[in-house]
Amino acid sequence: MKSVPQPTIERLIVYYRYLEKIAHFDEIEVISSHQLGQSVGASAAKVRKDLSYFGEFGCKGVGYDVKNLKKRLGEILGFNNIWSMILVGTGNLGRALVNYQEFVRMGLHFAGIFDCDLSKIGNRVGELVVKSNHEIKEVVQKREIKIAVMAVPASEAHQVGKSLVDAGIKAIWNFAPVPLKWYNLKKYN
Amino acid sequence: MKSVPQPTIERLIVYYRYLEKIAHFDEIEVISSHQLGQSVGASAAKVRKDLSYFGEFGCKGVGYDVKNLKKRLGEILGFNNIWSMILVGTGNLGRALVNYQEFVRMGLHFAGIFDCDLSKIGNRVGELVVKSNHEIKEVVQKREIKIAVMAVPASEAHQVGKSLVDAGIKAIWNFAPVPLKWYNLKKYN
DNA sequence: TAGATTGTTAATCGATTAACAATC
DNA sequence: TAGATTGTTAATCGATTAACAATC
Repeated sequence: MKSVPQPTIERLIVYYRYLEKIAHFDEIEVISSHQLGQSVGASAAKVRKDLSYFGEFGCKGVGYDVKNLKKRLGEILGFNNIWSMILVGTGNLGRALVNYQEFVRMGLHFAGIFDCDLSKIGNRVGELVVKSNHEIKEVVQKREIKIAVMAVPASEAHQVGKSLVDAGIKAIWNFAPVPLKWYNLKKYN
Repeated sequence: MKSVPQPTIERLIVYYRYLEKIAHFDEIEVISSHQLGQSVGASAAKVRKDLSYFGEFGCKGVGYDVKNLKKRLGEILGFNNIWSMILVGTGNLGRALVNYQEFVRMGLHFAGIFDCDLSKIGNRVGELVVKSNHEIKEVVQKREIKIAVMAVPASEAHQVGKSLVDAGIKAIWNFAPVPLKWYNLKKYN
């Protein structure tokens, strides 16, 4: 039982989204690793390798059945279930995330929201009331929550992240700003 | 002139933020690679290796001068200048980012905001008016903008990203939700 | 000086890519 | 069958880690 590389997991999500997007078009029933890779910016070999960690989903000489692959990836990623998450940080960004449609599409919803700022505790955001960060562990364990969304200042991200893992959180979605790719930055001399 | 690994760049930002946080405390004048790494979740070797791509900033047997290292990292990352960025995507998330204090702290501000949704074009967000995605290239080139923030639906991220690079953007900050780390996901069999 | 810590090299680890047998 | 494409292996590439000489 070898663990799956983190980049693979992230790409699986990207593949899933693309398949979701094209599954509506009935004329596209089958997609090759080359086409899928091309569409999301990965090589065909990478697509096949990524999928191979979880089983065999394709048909040699043919490709992958779009609807089936979408379903299987959804199962692997847990997007077919409804998952509860918590939100930590209820600033501008955090409050926007409570209403973020991307999460809804993935079957994710917020079961609790937290802040360390006393002036925010007790406020309402949508249907939820902001609780103190100190209550995170209790809520996570009682409700068996596995996923957390972080929207705290970057300087607090590491510390909050550690406490989330300590509370039993298995996946953290981080919205502290980190650049996707800083192109062309070369070694100075 | 070898290029610097992407993970190194991302950690440099994390180091910078930590140094910024502790630079206010006058009693902390010097920090070792071990202490800095410990504080942000990296090994001492990683810290030293990361810094070594850009020069020699420390003092053997002593460590790194906090204020100096912060200044040097700020120069490398360009945080000492004011940078103009554009925002693509003016949904809940995008609008929240316009007022996001994290950007201000890094010397970043928005010089233009864009959306592909006709019903949003012409709307005001703060002091800015939403323009069409079709105008991105023109604005980027005229104002020599290097940085873009993406807050579009995940399904559009790849496509928008490509057009940004095509327009001349050098760094993209992506706010489409991708998990930082999906812990403990093991190979299925 | 003795202890501490850097900067750098070489070894290790892990992810990506290329190539190809299997097979639809 | 011939062409296409998978799943997998082995080779390559790149990042991390360990170790240590240099030196404050």
